[in-house]
Amino acid sequence: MSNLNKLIVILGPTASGKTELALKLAKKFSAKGGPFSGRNGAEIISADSRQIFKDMNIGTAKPYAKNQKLKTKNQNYKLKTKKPYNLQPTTYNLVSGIPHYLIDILSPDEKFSVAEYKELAVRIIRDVQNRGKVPIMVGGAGLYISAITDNIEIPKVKPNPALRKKLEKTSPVILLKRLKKLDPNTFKTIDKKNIRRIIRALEVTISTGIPFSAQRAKGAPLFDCLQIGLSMPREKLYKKIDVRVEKMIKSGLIQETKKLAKKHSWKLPSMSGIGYKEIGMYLRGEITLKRAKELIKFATHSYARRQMTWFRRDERIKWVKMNNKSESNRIFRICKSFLTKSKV
RNA sequence: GGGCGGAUACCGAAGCAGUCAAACGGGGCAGACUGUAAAUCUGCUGGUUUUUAACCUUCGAAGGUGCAAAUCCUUCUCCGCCCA
Repeated sequence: MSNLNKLIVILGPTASGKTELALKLAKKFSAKGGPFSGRNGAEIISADSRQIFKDMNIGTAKPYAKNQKLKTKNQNYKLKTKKPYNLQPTTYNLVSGIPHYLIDILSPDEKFSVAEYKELAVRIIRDVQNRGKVPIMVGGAGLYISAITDNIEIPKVKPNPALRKKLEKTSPVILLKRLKKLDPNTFKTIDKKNIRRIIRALEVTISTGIPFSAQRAKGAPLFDCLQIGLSMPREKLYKKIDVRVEKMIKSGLIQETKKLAKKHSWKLPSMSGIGYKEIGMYLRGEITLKRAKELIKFATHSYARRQMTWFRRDERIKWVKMNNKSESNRIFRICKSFLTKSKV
């Protein structure tokens, strides 16, 4: 029992059906005469590093491809950060009317990070809770979810592009030597071949004077979380992924990518996402469309595997096998009993 | 019917007598992950065991040469191209 406010988290590998399930749950919570006295409805907070971006709809499998802003008046977040985030909830489903947050808040040429995600998500979750509604976090970005469920305290050192550029030009051997001297603890555990990580560790250590290893901490829990993981036999998941890729192409991924490419550089992190990257190669004439589709499928399989590796180590996750459509009822019951446990 | 070329592990592909259980790539499997995370990075991928090592079974099939063959010879099967 916890005296913290409750948060439901729906997670799982890509294409496991998170979006659809979350919407179903939210609708049930929002149904009139619902089982929750004092609560009235649920709202969805996305934990997806790519759906964050506007104009990337088909490739990121956003809830629905047709944007439709939900008209609400009570959302008025004023962030201390300088970036003009649009935190208005979005709904892609006219019928459901369930607000979705942290989708479409940035233009693809803007940078984003876990630290920012955490700040925004916590703020929104608290707001949803304060209004007496059930927050449902949905997504597959393990680090983003962990930032909330584990209250990861990310070193407050902003990316320093100039320093990074300089370090990128330095030989890895020298980088490692420097790290060994400045932060022997990180040196011991860090992946010696992952230059990107080494550079970040150095960036934090150099700019604060405090070793990176001394700055990675987990704070006290922020919420009482119920994490539900959607699982599926590997083969079946891969088939679903493959079918979805074909669907994306048919519903206009190529056109969407073309439009993005006109406005944005391929070097942007947002443009490195699965689907866009491969269609980019096709548009530049480097590979055939057939090959591009194949590459997207393989990359997505691999991504799903990485997600599973991440999630597997978290023993708090309650795994539900997504074998048939009645699962949503079962999950709803699990959520219900979690929510009706009163606070201590 | 005749002449070439090819058949290598899940797939593609190197190797063309010894240092070959066989490079490399893809796939697959496993793992890491604290401000780029759909990113970035690592390991394994014929079998068994006492797993930084040993043994067994593999390079279309069957025979052969040789101390030794995926590598050379013979026949056969299949595939591709060319001539009839």
